[in-house]
Amino acid sequence: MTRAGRPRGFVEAQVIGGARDVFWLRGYAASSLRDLTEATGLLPGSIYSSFGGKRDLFVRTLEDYAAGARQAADELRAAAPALPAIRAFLVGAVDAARVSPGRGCMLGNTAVELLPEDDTAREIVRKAFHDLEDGLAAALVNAQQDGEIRSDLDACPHARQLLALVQGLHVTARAEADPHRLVDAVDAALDALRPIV
Amino acid sequence: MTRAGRPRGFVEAQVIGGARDVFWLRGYAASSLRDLTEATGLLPGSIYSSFGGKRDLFVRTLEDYAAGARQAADELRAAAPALPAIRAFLVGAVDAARVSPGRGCMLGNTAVELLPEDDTAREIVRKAFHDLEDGLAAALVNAQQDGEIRSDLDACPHARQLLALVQGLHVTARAEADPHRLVDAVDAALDALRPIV
DNA sequence: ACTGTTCTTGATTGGTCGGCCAAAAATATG
DNA sequence: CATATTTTTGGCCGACCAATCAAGAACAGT
Repeated sequence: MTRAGRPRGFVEAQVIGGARDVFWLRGYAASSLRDLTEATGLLPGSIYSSFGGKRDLFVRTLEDYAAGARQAADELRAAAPALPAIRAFLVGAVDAARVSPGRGCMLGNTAVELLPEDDTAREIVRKAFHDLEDGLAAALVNAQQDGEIRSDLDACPHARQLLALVQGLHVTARAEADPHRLVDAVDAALDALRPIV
Repeated sequence: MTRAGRPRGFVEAQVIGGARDVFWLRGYAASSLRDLTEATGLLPGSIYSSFGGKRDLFVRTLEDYAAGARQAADELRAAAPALPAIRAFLVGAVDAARVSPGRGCMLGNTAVELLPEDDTAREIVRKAFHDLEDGLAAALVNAQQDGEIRSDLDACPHARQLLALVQGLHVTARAEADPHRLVDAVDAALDALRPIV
């Protein structure tokens, strides 16, 4: 086996990361090849020959982001105590809007921008949402076992509620200047789950 | 004062409505002037001379949509009994995703697509979100007075929670095939507010 | 019928887009 | 060094975009 040829001048993970930040901030359609070349250091020809074009590069970055979401779900599942971890996950959406305005969650952004017509992206987002929902459900069960929340509640639908809540926080945070109001909303949602004293 | 001149060949409300449906479905950037001419019956020149261009037409449609949201908020405020009206408002997001896939809420869509850089749109969305939040808070107070939900909860942060929840439902519904799972999430959120028997 | 005004028409314009390609550059191997 | 292989380079292409504008059309008033 000959192993000849010019070596690649880039680290793939860095290119994916740079492109992901562009798509994350601007969305798919509004990200031009020029934006991508500036963010990755690659020229259009290299993007085309190495990844197959803008669309394929986007799918790669979305998969990269979804892998991060799965990791967050695993951390939720393993966290102890569970309730503070759930709260940190929700408040994280509010903090992200403050630290990095205009980005939100790339899964939700993709769902809003191009999910009716794009089956590939839909499947990635659907699976990532399910991973997060499962992680939240496991954390809720752990919290129930530790007496942090009411044990008479069904964990699965509440996990779906919290997933929708965190996606909604990413959306409303874009128009809400005061982060405290959103943290209050998080605490309201979690207080309603606590046992009555 | 002379009132001469060729009469307009369109009804403004119909044009706004047609353009709103295009922007609602595709978003701002992905809506081409061609889409708009087909949906409104106007040609590019008329759009330009009558509304000032794509951007101004979008702002008009967004204001139209925001007016509908304010009306929904008023109906929430006046509804009796209040809790079923709140539930219907939330379930409406799930039903909308089933009946009209890929549209979601135009306020949330706009927030996700272009709010960092667009102050005009941000203000419209921010105000509409506040209207909805106020309507939800009033409905929650009414529900508390009627004993439908716990009276020890603070209505305002819970209204913000429900606003984020409904926006999140619009997002997650785009990737979730089964509406029942989302209705269960709505009921989970509302059950947690009910008084303990 | 004539004039002034307003609206509509549809082609044009300048610009940007994603995709593509041929040549140059950079390596490993013989 | 010579060759084969792979990557990079940077400009080019047709397509589409929003915006514009000059000419035509449809009215009210005189």
